[in-house]
Amino acid sequence: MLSPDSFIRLVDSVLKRPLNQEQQNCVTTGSATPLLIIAGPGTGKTTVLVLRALRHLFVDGMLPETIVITTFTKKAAQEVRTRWLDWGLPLIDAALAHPELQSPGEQEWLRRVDLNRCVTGTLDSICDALLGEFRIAGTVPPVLIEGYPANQRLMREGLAEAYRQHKAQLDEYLSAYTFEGEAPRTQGEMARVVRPIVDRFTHDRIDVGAYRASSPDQAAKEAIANAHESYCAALGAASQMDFALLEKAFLERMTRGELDEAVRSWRAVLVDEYQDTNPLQESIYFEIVRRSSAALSVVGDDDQSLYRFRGATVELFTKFVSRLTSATGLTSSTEYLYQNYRSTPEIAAFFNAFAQGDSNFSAARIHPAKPAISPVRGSTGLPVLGMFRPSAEALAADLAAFLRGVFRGGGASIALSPSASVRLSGAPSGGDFGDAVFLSHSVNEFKNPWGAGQPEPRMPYLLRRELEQHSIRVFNPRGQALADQEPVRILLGLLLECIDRSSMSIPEGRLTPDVMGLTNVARGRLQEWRNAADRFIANNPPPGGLLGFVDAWSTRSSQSAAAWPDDWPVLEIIFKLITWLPAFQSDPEHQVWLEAISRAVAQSRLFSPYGGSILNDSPHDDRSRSSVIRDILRPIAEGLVEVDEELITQVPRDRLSIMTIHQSKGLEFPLVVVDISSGYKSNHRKTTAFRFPDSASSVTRLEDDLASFTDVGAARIARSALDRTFDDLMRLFYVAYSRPQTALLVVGLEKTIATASTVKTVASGWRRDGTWSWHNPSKGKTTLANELPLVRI
DNA sequence: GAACAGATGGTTTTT
DNA sequence: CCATCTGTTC
Repeated sequence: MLSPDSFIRLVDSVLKRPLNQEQQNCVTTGSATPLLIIAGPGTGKTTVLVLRALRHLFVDGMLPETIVITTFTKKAAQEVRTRWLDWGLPLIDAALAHPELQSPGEQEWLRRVDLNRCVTGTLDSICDALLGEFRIAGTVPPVLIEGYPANQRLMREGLAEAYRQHKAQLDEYLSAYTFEGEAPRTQGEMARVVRPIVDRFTHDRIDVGAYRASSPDQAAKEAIANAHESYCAALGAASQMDFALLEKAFLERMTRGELDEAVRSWRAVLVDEYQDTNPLQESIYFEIVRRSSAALSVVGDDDQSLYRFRGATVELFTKFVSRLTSATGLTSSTEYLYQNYRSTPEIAAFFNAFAQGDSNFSAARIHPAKPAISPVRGSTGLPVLGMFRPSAEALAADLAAFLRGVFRGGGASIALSPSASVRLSGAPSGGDFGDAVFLSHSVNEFKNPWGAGQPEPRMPYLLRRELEQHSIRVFNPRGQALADQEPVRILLGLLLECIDRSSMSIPEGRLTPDVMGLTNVARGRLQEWRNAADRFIANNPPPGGLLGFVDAWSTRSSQSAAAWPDDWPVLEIIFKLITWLPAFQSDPEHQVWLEAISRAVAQSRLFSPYGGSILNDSPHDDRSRSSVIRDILRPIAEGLVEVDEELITQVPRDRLSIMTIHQSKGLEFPLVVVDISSGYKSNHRKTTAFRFPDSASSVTRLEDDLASFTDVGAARIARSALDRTFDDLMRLFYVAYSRPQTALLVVGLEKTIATASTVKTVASGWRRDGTWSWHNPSKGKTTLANELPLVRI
C-alpha cells in the first residue's frame, strides 16, 4: 500500500487540494491510536474526515465495506458520501499508476475495491439498517415511528391514564419544564413536555429505578416512568421503535454479540460533529471499538454544539481523551485545525472576538484552549456590516433595498469614512440572491395570533413582502404552517367536504363537531379549509365536475352502498381531487406539501383504528370518517405535520433563502444576514430566553434534575444551569457569525446597540454580567455605542 | 418612588 | 387576551 506521505502527495496532485500541516497530520497519523480532531469553523473538518477515511483505504489497505463514517444530519451524510465517491474514484485511478502499488496482488486488490460499499449515514440510519438485516428469526423488522404518532402512542399507552390518576402531581412536576412555567393544558402539550424527559431516560442512560424512587415529585416521576414502561412495551408488541429506542436496541443487541458479523468486520469508524453526541451514542461508539478494534477518529468543535435539547453533551467531546481511556483503555492523540479557508479576516476577527468577549464563556470552552481561528483568505477591505433601524418595518425596507442593490443594482456602496468607501456586489458571473442567506432564530412569518386579531407579521414575512414588490421571491418553506398554505387549505377542505359535507344548516358538518380532542385552533382551521374549498368549488375549476364529485361522496350512504367499494383509502380520494388542483403534480413546492399530507395519511395507519380508509357499512362508515378527521386532518390542523425540505433538492438561484441558524450549521454562503433582534422591542420576559436569559432553560433544568441518575450528570452541572443557557446562545450566534465567506451583515433594532440598553442581546456582545463588550466607556456616553466592531449602514 | 397610561409580545432545534 | 414592561407625571 501507499506510505502516508505518498498518499498526501497523491491527494495533492489528483484533487488539486494542498493540505496544510495540521490537515496533513490528521490524515497521516497512524490508525493504531484513536484520533481526536478539534476543528473550528471553516477549517476543513469534513474534508479531513473523508481524506482520513480514504487513507484507511490507500495506506491501511482497508476495504470500503469495513469503513464506517457517521454524521449528525442526513444532509451532512449526503455531503460525506458525495465527497467520498468524488475523491475516491480519481484517487483509485491515480493509485493504479503509482510506482508503490505495482505488485499484481495490490493492483488486483485495488481494481476490485467497490467504493459504494463504504458505510455512511447518520448513526440512526446505520442502526436501523443493521437491526433490519440481523433481525431475530421469525420477527418482522422494527418500524421507526416519530413525531406525533410516537407522541400519540405515549399518550394512549400510559400517560393519559397516569394523568387521570396523578393530575395534581404531574401538573406540579411538569410545570418546571414548560416554557410558560405552567402546567400543560392539552394532551398534545403534555406529550411534548414529557417526550424530552422520557427520551432522556434512553439518551442519558438514566437509572430509571433511582429516578422513580427519588423525591421531590416522587409520585409524578413514578407515573412518568410507568407510562414510559407501558409505552415501550406497546411499541415492542407492535414491532415499532422511536429513535431513542432504536439506538438502545442496537447497543443491547451489539453487546450481546448478535451483530458481531457486521460489527467485527469494521476496521475504521469516523465520527463527524462529535460535539453533539449523547451518552447513549458514546456508549455505542465505545462498544464498537471494544468489539471490533476499529480505528476511531472523531472530529468536532465544542463552540458549535447546538443540540443540548437532544441530549447532546459537549463534555463527551471536551473530555473525549479521558473518557475513551476509561471505557476502552485506549490512548488517543489530538490534532487541532484552526486555519480558516472560508471567511475574510474581518469576519474571522469578528467571530473570534465574539467567542472571547465574555470571560464566563471561556470556562465552557475546551481546555486547554484551542488556537484562535486564523484566516487564510486575504482581506477584501469589506468590514462586518451592521444595519439597525427603529422598527422591523424600516429594517425590512432598507435591508431589501440593500440586497437589491447588491444583486440587481450592480453593487452597494458602503461608506467607511467621508472619503473612503467599498463596494459589495454579487459575483460577476452568475451572482444572485442564492448566494445570500437570511438567518434568524425563527423563520416563522407570523406571530401566534391570540384572540381574533390579525396575525402580526415577523421579519421573514416583512422581508418577503418588500422583495416581492420587486418580483424577487424568497425561499422559506417552513415560514408558514402546512395548514395555512392556500392550495393545501383547498385540498384538505375538499377532502373534508367529501367525508363530512357541510350545509347552511350544519356549517361545521355532521360529524366534525363530535370529533374528540379537537382544539379550538384546529376547529377554526378545519372551518377555514371548508370555506376555501367552497369558494374553489363555486368557481367550477377545470376540468369541471368538482361539485358533482364532492356531492357524490357526501351523499354516499348505506342505502347506495352497492355502488361503492367496501373500503376506500383516503389517499385515493386525495389523488382524485388533485385532478382539479394540477399544481400538486407539477410545482416542486406543491409536491412537498402533498408528500407531507400523504405522510400524515400513511402514519395514521400506525395508530388509527381504520388506518386511513373509509368503510362502507354502518356503523363503520361514520366511525371511519370521524377517524380520518381525528387522526389525519387534526394533526395537520394543529401544525404537527411538517414539510420535508430535503425533497427540494435545488433551490432556484434567484431566490433569497431564509433559514434558522440551526439549519445553517455546516453550510457557508458568500453573504450572510443575521437577524439578532428585529422582534425585541422591549425587555419583555417572554423574549429573554432568546437574547439574554434571566433564568435557566427548561433543558438545562432537566439536566440538573436528572444529574444524579446519569454518568455524565456531574460533568454537565459543573457549570450552573443559567450559565449553560447563556453558553447555548453564545454557540448559536457563533455558528451564525462563522457562516459567511465574504460578507456578514448583522441586523436588528436600534435599541440593541444603544448604550445602557435594557433590551440586551448576547448576540450583540452583552456579557452575562450585564456589561457590554461592544462598548468602550472611555469614549464617553452617547445614544448609540461609538466603538462597534462593525460598520453601520 | 408611586401611580398611571400606553405599548408590547407570547418556544427553537433533529434523528 | 392579559401579564409585563416603558415612559411620564406628580
